[in-house]
Amino acid sequence: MLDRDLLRQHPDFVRLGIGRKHLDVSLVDTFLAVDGDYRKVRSETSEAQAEMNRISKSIGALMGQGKKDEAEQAKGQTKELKDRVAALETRERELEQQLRDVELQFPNLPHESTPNGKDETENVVIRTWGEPQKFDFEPQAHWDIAERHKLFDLARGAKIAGSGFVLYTGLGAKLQRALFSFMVDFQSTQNGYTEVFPPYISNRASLIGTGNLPKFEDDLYKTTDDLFLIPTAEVPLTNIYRDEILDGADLTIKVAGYSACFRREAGAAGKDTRGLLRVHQFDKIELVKFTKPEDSYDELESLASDAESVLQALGLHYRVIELCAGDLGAKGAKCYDLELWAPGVGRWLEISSCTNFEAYQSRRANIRYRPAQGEKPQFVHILNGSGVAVPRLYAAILESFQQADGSVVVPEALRPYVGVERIG
RNA sequence: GGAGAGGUCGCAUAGUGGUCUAGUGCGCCGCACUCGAAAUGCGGUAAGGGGCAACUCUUCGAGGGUUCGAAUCCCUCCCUCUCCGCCA
Repeated sequence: MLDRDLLRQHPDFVRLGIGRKHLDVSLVDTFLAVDGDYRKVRSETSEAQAEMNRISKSIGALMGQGKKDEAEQAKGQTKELKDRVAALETRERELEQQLRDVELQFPNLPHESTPNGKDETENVVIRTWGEPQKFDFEPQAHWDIAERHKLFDLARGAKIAGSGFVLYTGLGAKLQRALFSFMVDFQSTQNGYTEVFPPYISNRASLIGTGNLPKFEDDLYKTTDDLFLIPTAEVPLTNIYRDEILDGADLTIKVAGYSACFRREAGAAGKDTRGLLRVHQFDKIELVKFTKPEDSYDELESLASDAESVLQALGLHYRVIELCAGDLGAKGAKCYDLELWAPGVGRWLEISSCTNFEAYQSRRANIRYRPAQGEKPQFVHILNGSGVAVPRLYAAILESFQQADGSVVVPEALRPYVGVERIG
């Protein structure tokens, strides 16, 4: 959602921004048309209501004075006005709903520092950390390593739930649990986030707040109660403060939470189907920040380095990509992707997106702060990033630390959690 | 799942059809008194929308209804609490 005043006063600026994302700019004209109608009807309604209130009040006064006849007479004269008010209110409600529908469809505008570009081929590599591992043998893909050591079982996962659901077993299950425990500990103790453990289910209001609804319902698992399994802890974490006014003195607020994530991956059939690269249920640590507008871009930089610090602690080779406007997606203003090198599959794997949404989500979720006592509430800026997603990290660890003898050395930071130095 | 009680402006409460433009207390802010503080007194203290403005509208958990008029009456839903049942 964008600022209404911005749309009214600077529609060309908005068109320019949406154009940079290569999205449909005609929304702006739709908005302006509906908004014009809405405001016209709104003031007509308001006037009619005021008139109605005056008459009602005077009837009340007459009744109080015992002038029953005059009161009855006044009642008789209200019918036409009452119908008019009802008609106007109905029309206003329709337009309000239309306006809301249009507003919810708006993408966010890219920040001025976000580079131009059409798609992922025009993203920019910002920095690279570490070196690709050297092997004096042919490194195996994680699914082969996992099979040898019975770390997870895709066939049985599919039998239990369906394809894309993973059954982790033995030391493989333990490694899975170790990874998210380690990362939650790391983010809360090293990087100063408040640990939270959220519900895995969210309602419509929460999903609208983050921007998953109304557009992306097909990507979500839905329960019979009109509740949804969360696609990411971003949803519950962001909605912690929905419809609240925060104290400016408390910002920046940083929360980190682990959750299972559920994605139907509608339309992704056939892509990355092997191993752990794309699954319907996975684990992820999510980092969310609520900031003052003036702080959000500094906080984006530190958010990215918070996500990176986990990878550094594990000794993995990764790079940071800045997304161009065309690849940014609808919600973001600026975004860094973290990609992990997986030597077995020979590819960079996206394991985190660190995004500044500015006030896009806070407008949808109505999350504000009061800069100082007596001042008007303003929308906070909201940022989030994975810190990080488990399955691709799991895959990269198996592939990066595999040995000639087929074993896998457990990174030192993980050993207290896994309990062994080596798998196999 | 069953029965009951509730949801009011930060908190606590009052309000069962008409100056409720929602009262009072606490908290908070300002002023006065004070060397200063406490106490006390006076004033202020929700959000959103429309309008250049004066002003006005909406919101008493949410939505609908009855009425000239709804915090108040009716219906549906959500949430909280108590008891019972079931249950990791």
